[in-house]
Amino acid sequence: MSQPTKRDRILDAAEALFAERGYDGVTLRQIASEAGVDVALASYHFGKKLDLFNAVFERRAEALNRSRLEALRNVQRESAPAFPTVEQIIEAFLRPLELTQENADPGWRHYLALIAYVNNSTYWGKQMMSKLFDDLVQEFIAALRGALPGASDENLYWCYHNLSGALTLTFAQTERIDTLSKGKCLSSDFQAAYDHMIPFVAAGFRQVCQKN
Amino acid sequence: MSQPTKRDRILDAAEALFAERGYDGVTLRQIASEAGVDVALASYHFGKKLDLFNAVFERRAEALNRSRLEALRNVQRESAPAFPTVEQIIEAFLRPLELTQENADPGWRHYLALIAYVNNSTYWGKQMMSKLFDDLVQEFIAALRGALPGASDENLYWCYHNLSGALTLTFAQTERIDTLSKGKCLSSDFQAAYDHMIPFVAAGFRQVCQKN
DNA sequence: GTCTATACCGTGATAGAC
DNA sequence: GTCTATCACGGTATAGAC
Repeated sequence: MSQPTKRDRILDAAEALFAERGYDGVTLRQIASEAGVDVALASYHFGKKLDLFNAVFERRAEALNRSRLEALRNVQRESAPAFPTVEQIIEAFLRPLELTQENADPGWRHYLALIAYVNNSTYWGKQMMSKLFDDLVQEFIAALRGALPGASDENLYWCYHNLSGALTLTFAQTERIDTLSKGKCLSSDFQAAYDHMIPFVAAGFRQVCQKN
Repeated sequence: MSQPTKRDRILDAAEALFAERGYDGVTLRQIASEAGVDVALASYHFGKKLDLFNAVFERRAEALNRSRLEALRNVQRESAPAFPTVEQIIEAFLRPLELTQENADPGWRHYLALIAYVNNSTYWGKQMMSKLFDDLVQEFIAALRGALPGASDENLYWCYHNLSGALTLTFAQTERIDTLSKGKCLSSDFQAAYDHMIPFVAAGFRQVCQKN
């Protein structure tokens, strides 16, 4: 278990800072300072500021997609030859994210907050999210199509949109729910968030997609 | 129907630009240029950049809260002495936002995108959203408590959290769903978004809050 | 009171020297 | 890999025109 390289420290610092303040709210000097390296080293390793931003965003995407796809394949295998239920599919979409909580590495938390920033950004949202996550999302939509026979694409995609919004607001950990609920709910409690989100979203999908 | 004042043009330009690029992604010079005024005029009217940001965010909040509260009072009056249903309450929360679509003023659209930016921001989210919208949200939660007897606060607030996330992602109009659905859904189509969101969210509330 | 022109000075990203 | 220089751009203050 060796020290992370300077290159990794730059990525970690950039991840945390971009997640909190957004792309434009952070300077390369802040990132370098946080990482304990010289300003120019970021340029040396990653080129332009935008390239560093993309590198941060892409770093954990593959691992995230892999664990989610694996979770989906698992429930599909378990339920075969029948299709998995809506709950099982949503569960497979969300539960792998809990690893980010138990894991000692706080970088995952920052990464999820960064996804929240990007997903809800008029400017970044479309291109960055689609490029990294649409293939995986289509896998889950396909699975949901199996669990909800006769559902129209339009209904499925709007339902996924609702799921995506609820999920990424959770990622952002704004602590607004802490205030609103007078401490009864904590935005740091992903476990509670998912426990409530899974039945909520599953019921929503059923209601909208099983109108027949 | 006279021309808007320069002061209003600054607010309009700031609203549009902040919504698209966030607080740090916009310069006062861009705002002034977009508004067709001198840079210093923004400082003259609003003081610091942060004060302008707050002025933009607060400008339409009261009108928005008022129309939503009015819609809530209407369904409460219509259903009295019984409580309005979950659907009616969610409807009252969402439908007033459609005005922003029919309305010729594109500023409302930008304003909603700005709410999306703020609500999902780790940095801005808590304070700015709570200050302007928590009182209204508590009114709606109280109404939902009537429609869902026995629901715990914890369940109600997490359900509202899911609603809030789905709604603000819609506000952001990122066009991601356009790509994902291959054009079958359009993020500019608020009407379709709400048509799918209302039954989705209402079913979610019932599922989570009526477990008994 | 409303508005413009301009100046100030810190800070930013980036390139090039070492 | 690191240090330094460059040069444009940022927010903001001020002076004065209308």
